[in-house]
Amino acid sequence: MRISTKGRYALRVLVDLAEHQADDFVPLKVIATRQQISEKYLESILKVLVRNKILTGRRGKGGGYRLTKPPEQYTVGSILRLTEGDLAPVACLDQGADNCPRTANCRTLPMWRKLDELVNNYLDSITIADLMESPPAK
Amino acid sequence: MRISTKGRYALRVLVDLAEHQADDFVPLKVIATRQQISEKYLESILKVLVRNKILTGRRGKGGGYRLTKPPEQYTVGSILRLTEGDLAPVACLDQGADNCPRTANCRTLPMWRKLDELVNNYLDSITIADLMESPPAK
DNA sequence: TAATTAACCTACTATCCCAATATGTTTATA
DNA sequence: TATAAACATATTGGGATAGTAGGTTAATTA
Repeated sequence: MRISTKGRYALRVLVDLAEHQADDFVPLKVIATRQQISEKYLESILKVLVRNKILTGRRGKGGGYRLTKPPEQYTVGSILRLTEGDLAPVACLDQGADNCPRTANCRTLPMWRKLDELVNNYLDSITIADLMESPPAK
Repeated sequence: MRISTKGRYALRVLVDLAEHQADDFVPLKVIATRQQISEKYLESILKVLVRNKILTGRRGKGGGYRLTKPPEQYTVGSILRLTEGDLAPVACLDQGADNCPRTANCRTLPMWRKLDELVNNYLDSITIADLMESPPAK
């Protein structure tokens, strides 16, 4: 991490869908307009979410997207790890990172690990339902 | 943030200099060799640290770099904010970010703010002296 | 069954940032 | 005065981000 538009948009879409669960399937066009996000770009993001069973897509007239689970069952962390690939604060901690020869006596690595843990724990403690309840800042 | 080599290298150099305080001025070449970092690239990083009075540079034969303060007076956070420019987890929180019109009722902004606070507080709680004492991971 | 709607799929592009390199200039010491 | 070393400026290659563009498949509904 740093969280890019991909992750930020994904979260906003999930909150949007959660707030419109009554509408059954919501078309991409509607979400994009409501959230002011480019349709085509959003499409590429939702594709990932569908592939990972976060959303279901229904084709054809009357189709659109829908959550597969209730909002409180999605953690922010799990969504971001999907769209961002990795939340590690340094390259050294990326999955499949070639562990450098200095790992054994690196003075800073323990700190990065703790930071990584801190961030992930925080983001895993928040659900989409929490974001819905989040009071608008004044 | 995500922390790039710039910030990671800067921290490693400061720890290195802290561990060799007795040597007075340490030439770039020596640090670069010891830390296995490209000389020229490291130079550009140290320039920032000198400009911000983190280090003093002395020119000419017998010159090099030296800490301006004892190691326990540098927080990791302050160093990273210098070299990385900003530690904000999302662009929305960057300094001088054009605050988007949805700020007022953005469902996710409060979360990003808390995350930002969490990260900065953690990194500000660690000093270069702490990193020196950090036991090598086995 | 034909028109329409909307998801799905593949490929391409402009821009920015990271990480580094290259070349030179100034300053101090021995 | 030769040498060592910081300081300065410009350029480059690569990869990721943030999108565009155009076409294909599937489900409604008139």
